[in-house]
Amino acid sequence: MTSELTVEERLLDATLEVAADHGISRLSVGDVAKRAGLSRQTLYKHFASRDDLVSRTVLREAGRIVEQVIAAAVLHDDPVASIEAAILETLRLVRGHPLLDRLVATEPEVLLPLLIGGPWGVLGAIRDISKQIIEERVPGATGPESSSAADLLSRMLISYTVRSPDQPPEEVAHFLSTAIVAGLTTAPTPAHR
Amino acid sequence: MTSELTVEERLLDATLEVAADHGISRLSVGDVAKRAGLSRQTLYKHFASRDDLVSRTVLREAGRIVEQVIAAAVLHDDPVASIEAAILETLRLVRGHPLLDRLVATEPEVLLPLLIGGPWGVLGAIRDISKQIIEERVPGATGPESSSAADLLSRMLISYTVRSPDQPPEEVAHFLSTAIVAGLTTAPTPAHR
DNA sequence: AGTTAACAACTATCGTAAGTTTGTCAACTA
DNA sequence: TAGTTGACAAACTTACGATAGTTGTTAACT
Repeated sequence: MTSELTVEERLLDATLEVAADHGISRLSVGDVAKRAGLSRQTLYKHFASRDDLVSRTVLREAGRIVEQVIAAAVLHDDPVASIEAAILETLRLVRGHPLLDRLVATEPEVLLPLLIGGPWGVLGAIRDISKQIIEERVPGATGPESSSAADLLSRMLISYTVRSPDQPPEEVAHFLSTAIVAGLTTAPTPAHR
Repeated sequence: MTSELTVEERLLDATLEVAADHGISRLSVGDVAKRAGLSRQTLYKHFASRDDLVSRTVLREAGRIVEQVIAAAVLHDDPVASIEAAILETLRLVRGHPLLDRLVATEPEVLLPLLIGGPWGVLGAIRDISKQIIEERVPGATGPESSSAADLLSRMLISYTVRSPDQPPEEVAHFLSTAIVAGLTTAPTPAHR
């Protein structure tokens, strides 16, 4: 009877553990395979390269967080309450995250590209999902405005990830969600120029 | 007749030039003194250490930007227009900034601590000034709420500095200023728990 | 679908020597 | 007083060759 996890999941789990222990720049493919109880060559059947392994691990981790954030958001009907819950959940999940903490503290030069790097980076992914949540939850939020709102929300979440808020999370989450919703319902898109 | 600049100003100017050319980690105190046309020992009469020299250069540069941003903000009476102008001016000044561009591209591990490092970092400084601007310009903005708004504004400005917006600056500035002002006038501070 | 073995190319680490840079002296000059 | 040069130990960086480890690939095997 095989384990209940797929091989890829086991490898991604192992990558996460090794990265949290030794950092990303010191992570070796051999270490990851060993920790997963698989051979190096099996790993290369599933991942194109070391970089592929690392970025898919980071994206899966971001995806896991996003799933839980969405789960927290859909508990509420009121737009402000919903977005507020999403922000609070993000702050909760990110505080004390082993990989994230290590990267912020010791490998910012690795973290920054992963976060802000083009459309494949975490910022791009979170922005897309933020836009979805916003358009679902806030009545009347349309294209360009919900894009601006999603950009605002995703940048703030990344910012809190890199430097946690000084004020209590509840205050932060409440103000930000209020501002986003109020911005959406107020902003008379100016046909600027 | 001596130059019109003080010795400290000349040294800070020289530091900025050397940093833009060679980066901060490769910056030597000797190079800076040479470029300023002064001796290394004179430099040590004015700055306690290499770190002191660098962080005071960065803070002066941030201060210069802030000055121009405030000048742009005070041209408007309307709160939204005022904050919008401040954001636009920041985006304009930051685009193509020689030192900033170099740090984002090649020395993020040096830049991050300078930006987010405690109260003496750029984020802390910008937040204080944002709070001032907001309390001056937005009628009825009080303590905790204007703190939240200032935190939001300063984090977004830093975020745009590290990764410039994908949408047109006008759109970004308008939405953000609207959201901040709307958040301030809407948010019924909830006596949370 | 997984395994081990072997391989060239590349990258990292180590030790050590040589060279810079830092931060602090003291003595000197306009 | 505000600047200069020269000297100095401690710390840090660079260069370099030897060594070891890692990557990505291919091949034969269960």
